[in-house]
Amino acid sequence: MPELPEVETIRRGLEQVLPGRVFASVDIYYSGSVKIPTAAELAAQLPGHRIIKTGRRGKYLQLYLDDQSVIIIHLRMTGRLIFSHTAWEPDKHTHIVFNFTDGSCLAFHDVRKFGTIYWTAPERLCQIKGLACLGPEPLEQEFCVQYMADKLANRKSSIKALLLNQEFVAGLGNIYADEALHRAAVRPDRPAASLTKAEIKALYHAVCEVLKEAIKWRGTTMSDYRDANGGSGQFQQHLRVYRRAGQPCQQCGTSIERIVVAGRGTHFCPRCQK
DNA sequence: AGCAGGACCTGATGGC
DNA sequence: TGCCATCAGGTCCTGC
Repeated sequence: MPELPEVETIRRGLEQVLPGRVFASVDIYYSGSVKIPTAAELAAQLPGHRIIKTGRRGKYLQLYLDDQSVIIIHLRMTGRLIFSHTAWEPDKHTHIVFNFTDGSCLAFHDVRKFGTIYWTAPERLCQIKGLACLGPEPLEQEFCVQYMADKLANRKSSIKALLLNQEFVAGLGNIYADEALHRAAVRPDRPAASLTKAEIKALYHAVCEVLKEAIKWRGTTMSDYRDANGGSGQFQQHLRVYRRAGQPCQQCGTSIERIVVAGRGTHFCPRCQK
């Protein structure tokens, strides 16, 4: 599932190939992927526009165009963006293909059809609720130990639920929430307000470290995720708890457990994580 | 207000 | 073998 490291890896791949390219046409195979404007309006009005640069905010990918407008793409669970120097042969899960004037294209492919595409002027980005309400980027200054301490105070929800809340911090999903909690030695079902100052500090560093390492390894491929060139990530080889239920904790040998927290499959070491 | 749970989707998996 | 039920997960929406 594309979380921050996966989306950042895709963005870096697209940054190598998209800036300067001009849209020639848009093929729509599933119009439901386009939320703003309509798919038909996108196809009618996008041709002629040039891509200036790429960006990312949380799990949202951004393509900035020459008229200041921006295309926002959220891949949700199974979405893929694949760049091709030649025409794309669509399959049953290809929903949108952006064709460029030089014959290259960008294909949006999504087995579960949850992924979403928006195209709007910057002053209207507030229409996209998830983006408008997004919390700080975890690898930027605004996200720090003091910010976490302030947000955790008096919170009755579990610490895992808070890590998954995009208004608290942008870009964490189920994999990296579990991995960060293991590295910080904190049980995922602990009430957020119960964490000590030392645990908050450990969790802050764990979140930053796990994201940086995952970006270094080009993300985690469990099944669907691919980068902009169709390549897999490698961080799945470095996961310590996610989907490792029944296997020994690499730190203490205790069997990793799986429980449900905040409605999500949650993996942790019952001995290391207090 | 703040949180839990369902809906949205489809493919993979497991039980009988 | 085949069929059905269940599960996976990010975000929006509803309801408590």
